[in-house]
This record gives sequence, C-alpha cells and structure tokens, in this order.
Amino acid sequence: MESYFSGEFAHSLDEKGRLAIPAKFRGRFKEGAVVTRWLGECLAIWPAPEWTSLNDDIAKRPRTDPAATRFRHFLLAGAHEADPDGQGRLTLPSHLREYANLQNAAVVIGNSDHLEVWEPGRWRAELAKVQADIAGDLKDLGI
Amino acid sequence: MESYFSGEFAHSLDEKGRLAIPAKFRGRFKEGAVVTRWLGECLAIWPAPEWTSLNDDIAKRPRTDPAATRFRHFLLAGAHEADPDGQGRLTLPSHLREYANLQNAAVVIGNSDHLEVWEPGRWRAELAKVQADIAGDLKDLGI
DNA sequence: AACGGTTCCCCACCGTTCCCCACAATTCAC
DNA sequence: GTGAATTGTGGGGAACGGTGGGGAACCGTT
Repeated sequence: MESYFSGEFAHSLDEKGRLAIPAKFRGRFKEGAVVTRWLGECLAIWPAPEWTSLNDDIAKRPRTDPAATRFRHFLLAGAHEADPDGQGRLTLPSHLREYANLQNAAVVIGNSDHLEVWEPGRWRAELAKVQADIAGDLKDLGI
Repeated sequence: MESYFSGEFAHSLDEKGRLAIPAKFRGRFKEGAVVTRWLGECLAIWPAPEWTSLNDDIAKRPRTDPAATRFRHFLLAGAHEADPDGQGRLTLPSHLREYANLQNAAVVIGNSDHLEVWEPGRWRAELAKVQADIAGDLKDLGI
C-alpha cells in the first residue's frame, strides 16, 4: 500500500466519461472518492478520508472571511462523490469535464494526498512552466 | 557495501526501456527504487528509504505555496516506483525517457545519495561546463 | 402502467508490462 | 594463461491492467 500518491499515467476518457484510476492506487479509494475542481484548471480526486479532513479544515474558517467563502464555493460546489466501478473507473460529471477541458484523453498524476486529472495539453504547459522555474523554486524551498 | 554513490557507468537501454543498475549498487535497491525527473534534464534514482525522507519533506510544505506546488509537480508527478528485476534492471517509463532525451544509451553516475541517468551528449556538455567553472566554484565553496 | 433515457454492473478483448531463462563478454582468481 | 564466476544484454511467455461494449436496473415522464 502506498502512503503518498505519485507518478504520471496517460489514460483515456471513454464516451461515457469514465476515467480509470491507476491500478496501484485503487485500494485507497475503497471507502469512496470525491472529485473536485482544483488549481490550474485541473480536477482533484480525493480518497474519502482525506476529503473529510480537508472539509473539516475548511469548515473551521470564519464564515465572515471572504477568501474562505470563495474557496468554499470553488471546492464544495464542484465536489462530486463517486464510488469506483468494478474495473476501478469513475464517471466524471460533465460540468467538471468542461471545467478541466477534458475530451478523450487525460493525464492522471499523483500529488501527495490526492490525484490530479489534467487535459494533456494543459499538463504539458504546466510541466514547461515548472521546468523553467525549478532552479529558483529549489532555492526558495531550501532543498 | 557503499555508503555513498560515486563513479560513472556507460550502459545501454534496450527496446523495452530497461536500464541496468551497476552491480556494486544493487544491494542498496533491495527495498525498492524510485526514478524521478532531476535538475539538468537528467533522471535521478533513489533507494526507497532516501526517497521516503525526501517525500516527507515535500508533503510538509503548505498547499498554498506556489513554489512547493511546482516542485511537487516536477518531482512527484515524475516519480516512478519500480523494483529491479532479477538482473538488477529497472524499466524507465516513456515520459521520463522523453524528459531526459534517452534513446539507446545512457550514462549512470553516482551522486552521494542518489544515482543520475544522463543522455551521453548531455553528460559530455555538463562535464565540459563543470571543468570550465571548477576553479571558481572551488573558491566560492571555500574548499 | 408503459415508455425512453440514463446510469450502473459485468464480461471480453488486447496491448503492455513483468518475470524468468539464456547467451556473451568482461573480470577475477588461481 | 586458463578456467570460473560475475555482469550486462537479449528475448519469450505468462499475468495484469486499460479499454470498449452489451445488458439489466433505475429514474422521471407521459
């Protein structure tokens, strides 16, 4: 069993909008999965426990904080709970597919506590940006 | 048993994308190996324990830090866990081979806590740069 | 109650990957 | 110098994982 999500996987979306979760991670979604919008115009897939703790964190923020309110709208309004089918796939609702601009292909990447789903073109652009800034980022992070 | 990785080894990549780990280092990868993108457009190979500690460090960084987000995408998305086969080889996934521009040949070098895999041409260029700057670098480092 | 549409579940195919065996070349020992 | 062991390389077969599609169950509507 994996402790952190990592890796990059090129998967397809079929005509029913189904996306396969990488086989090595399926065990982490036995208790359910939640799909949400995420930063960079991609989607995030959370195992149920991680989703709950993220939710608890958000709920603690004061109702009067405008930033917290916007973040709630961003995250909660798009949240979609889904159990993977017998083949380890989950169906992405159309409004989330539109947000992430997903057509027939997708790149699934592991990112610590969640998976991310990117349209392949956007992922290449993100990677290019990352490579351009990596030296400076490392310096900032002190690694 | 070596404590630090060092040395330079010219190996080939076969048609299945398999790379042989130098025999003297194979004992360090009994618990598993992780291949990632690395600086200079090469790949890094980490023994599982070293990777875990690097991973813990990354996971601790705040979700909101853009530099940390980019670094996660660079490192975690590129990370590929693989156990060496019975011959001490591991398969490099195609997206990592593309990143490092690897075709049929590779140079494996030891670098303290990890191995690096370079396309031979890039490695020669890196060596040339190193030799050109070595005197000044030593001065800066106070060695 | 009947119908159309959607969603869910299951089965089957196919490509890839993994694992094992075999060869060749180099190194090491005697 | 000769033999033996180790190392790097290649290939074949079996298992696994991703994909597509068909049929049953479930919804809302007429």
